[in-house]
Amino acid sequence: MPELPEVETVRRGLEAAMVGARLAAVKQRRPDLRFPFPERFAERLIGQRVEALRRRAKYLIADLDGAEVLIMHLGMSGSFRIEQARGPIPGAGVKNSLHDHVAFDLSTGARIVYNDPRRFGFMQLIPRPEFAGHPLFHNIGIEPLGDEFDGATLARLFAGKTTSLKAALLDQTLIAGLGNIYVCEALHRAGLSPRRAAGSLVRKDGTPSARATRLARVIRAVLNEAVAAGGSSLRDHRKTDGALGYFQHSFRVYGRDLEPCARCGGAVRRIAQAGRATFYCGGCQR
DNA sequence: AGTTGCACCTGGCTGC
DNA sequence: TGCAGCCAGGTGCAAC
Repeated sequence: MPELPEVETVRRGLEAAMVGARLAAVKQRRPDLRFPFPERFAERLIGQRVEALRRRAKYLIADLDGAEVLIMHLGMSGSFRIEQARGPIPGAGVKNSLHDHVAFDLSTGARIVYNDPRRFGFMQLIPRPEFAGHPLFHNIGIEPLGDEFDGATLARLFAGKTTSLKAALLDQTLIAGLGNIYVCEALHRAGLSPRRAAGSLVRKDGTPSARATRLARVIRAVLNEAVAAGGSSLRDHRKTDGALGYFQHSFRVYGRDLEPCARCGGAVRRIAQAGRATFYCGGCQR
């Protein structure tokens, strides 16, 4: 489900509820999600105060006042909802909560519930000093909404690459946080074919072409617009208050195969790249 | 080294 | 109505 805008939307919702609060009760209702939970997961969390909630790539990172950080990844179908705690956290097998896997009761009386039908998400506890060098993070690429992301950076990252633009933009070790939707949308806005070689955006002397500069600009724009819209809700993504994001209404190519391109009137096509669907307009994306 | 394919899961949709 | 088949926003690893 969640690419950068969806994770950022969730982060903002959780931040408002969690930062400054203590974890009064934690329930973990199964031994694993994508990976096993850390040893003594609940025990290590109870009593901790949440000092900050950050996002890096598609990861949520809760800074705790102890020595650890809580890492949370939503996988494909994870979501958080915030409700008022009424009574103890239900155990497993309770009706209507089959995929509620973790719940945190806060000192404020709020309850944060993690739901994830496909269980591709995971949670991890990492000592705070080691967190940046942890295998999950040490190889993660640049933040596309960060100050240093521009055409020159894109050129540096893509120089010499013969792989497709689509694959290069999805590569989390280069740029962190883009997924299938926003790559398709950004390439359409930039008028660039997803099949073009990534290195073709770089001049011989290593400086960015006008295309690289434009692509960096539209990536930033599409992500900012999506964050402002609360992300894209196709099926699973919800804001923490249960509301839907609405950026899906702004898609220009994603999921629109056989429809006319709004820019040039050409037909939007769907192809497969590296086993994943790519949507683009063959008329105006070159 | 760089790519591709597959695996991990469940649920929703399509078509027979 | 049922069921098989296919597809899905992510990522890590094995295999070419």
